[in-house]
Amino acid sequence: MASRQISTHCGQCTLMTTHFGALSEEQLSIVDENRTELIYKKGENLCKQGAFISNVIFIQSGLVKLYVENYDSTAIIFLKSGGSFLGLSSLFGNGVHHYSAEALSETKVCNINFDTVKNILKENSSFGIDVINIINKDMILAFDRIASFSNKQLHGRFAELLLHLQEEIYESNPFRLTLTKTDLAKILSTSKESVSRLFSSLKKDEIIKENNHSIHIIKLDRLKRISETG
Amino acid sequence: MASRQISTHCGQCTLMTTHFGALSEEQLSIVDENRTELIYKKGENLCKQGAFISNVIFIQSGLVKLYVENYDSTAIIFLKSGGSFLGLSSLFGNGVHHYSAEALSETKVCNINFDTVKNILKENSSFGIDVINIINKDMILAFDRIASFSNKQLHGRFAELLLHLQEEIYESNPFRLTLTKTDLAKILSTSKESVSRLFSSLKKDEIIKENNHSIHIIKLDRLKRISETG
DNA sequence: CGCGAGCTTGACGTTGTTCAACTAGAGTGG
DNA sequence: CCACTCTAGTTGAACAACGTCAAGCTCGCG
Repeated sequence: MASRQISTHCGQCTLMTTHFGALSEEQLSIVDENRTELIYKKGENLCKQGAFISNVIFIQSGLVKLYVENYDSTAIIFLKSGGSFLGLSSLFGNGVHHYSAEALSETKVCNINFDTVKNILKENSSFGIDVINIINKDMILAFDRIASFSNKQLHGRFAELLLHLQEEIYESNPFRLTLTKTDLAKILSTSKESVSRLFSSLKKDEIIKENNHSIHIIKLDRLKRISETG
Repeated sequence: MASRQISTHCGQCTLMTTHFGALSEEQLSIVDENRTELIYKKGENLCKQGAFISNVIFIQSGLVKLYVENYDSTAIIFLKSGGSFLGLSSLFGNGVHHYSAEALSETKVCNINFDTVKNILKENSSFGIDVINIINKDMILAFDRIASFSNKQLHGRFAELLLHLQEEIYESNPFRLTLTKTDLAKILSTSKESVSRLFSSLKKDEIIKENNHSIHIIKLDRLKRISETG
């Protein structure tokens, strides 16, 4: 399992103060006393759908897939990288996680005690607004995903995913792909064979280049057009 | 456009007190003074994606489709009936609606002034928790939709939709379908022809009966199995 | 060296879309 | 009252998109 270690105080953590600007010095200290830092290795589970929640998970760095399971199939809902939270959307329901999360690369997180977060929410209404903001951003992402499934076919969704990886996840071009193509297949909910063919097709048209696991988007405008027109 | 009328006080409205239990008498009065009641006819727009938000919309009765538009295509995200809110998920972003909503049947709503809701949120942290709860329920629905698109094919999604209509929307069996089959097609993001064939297939197997616009689910267990196995 | 995981490619089958023709009912205007 | 039109729905046939199966490939690792 993940190994434990503690570093700086929450007050010094810019990720923390950016998202939770409403917290007072005192509340930041309370959070600081009720958290642990963990490092998950690739493949390890951060949380499990159906399990009781004991922590709000704040991802400091790394990459995580968030997925729901039913029966024998799974669907990847989001990828989450540094600066994201897990568990906020299960804050006040039946107290169980509504999704599972697994590290796709080495991932450093900060686990904040669930009751601590709840208590501060009851005291500090501005903090509630922060939380509403964070949840709403996820909601908009979810809406986009539904729209994407509805309106676009595979080529469009694949182009969209490549752009998302380049812009939001890896934030560089070329970027080194840490996900397997089977992972990409699950995000697009298609087969690994189709992903393979999609890559081949884009390489043939010289829209992207790929060597080793590094992907270079050459014709960004064409990829964007494919993404938009579906 | 919709005609205006005002009825009872918010404090007497059980729908209101159920969802916003955290509001004080005084705050209920403030809400009451800053709202209007409206009736939308079938086909009228309750809100429009990209427009500035001026109201949180509370649906008292009726049926609404909530959809996102991009380029020339639209995707229905949810159906919403009495007791639902529109606009909460756009509370603190860029101040514009992230979706459009259109009445599918005559719909009575209560428009609550946006700034009023925001102000109460800043004062009353328990109200923030109420709002988080409502948003999170939508989030879970959105996750289910994504999972459904990922894991199920058309027969499964259609069965799921019929069950949803029977259980959550119309709450009776048989039920009178107020949506057109073209509407159903857009929810499932398929063609009207496919919906027609899906109906024919279920009628042939005597899983449902249909006359006029009334639909009777006869073999509920078989429909559920189709829904689950996809 | 051999093994297995991840990947690629071709052949084929299934699912669902598109196009076209047709039917039924509702509204409209002469 | 009938003819006309418009929308919703149905059905068949051809077609495209995508999944599944099978075979072979590459690369890292013991």
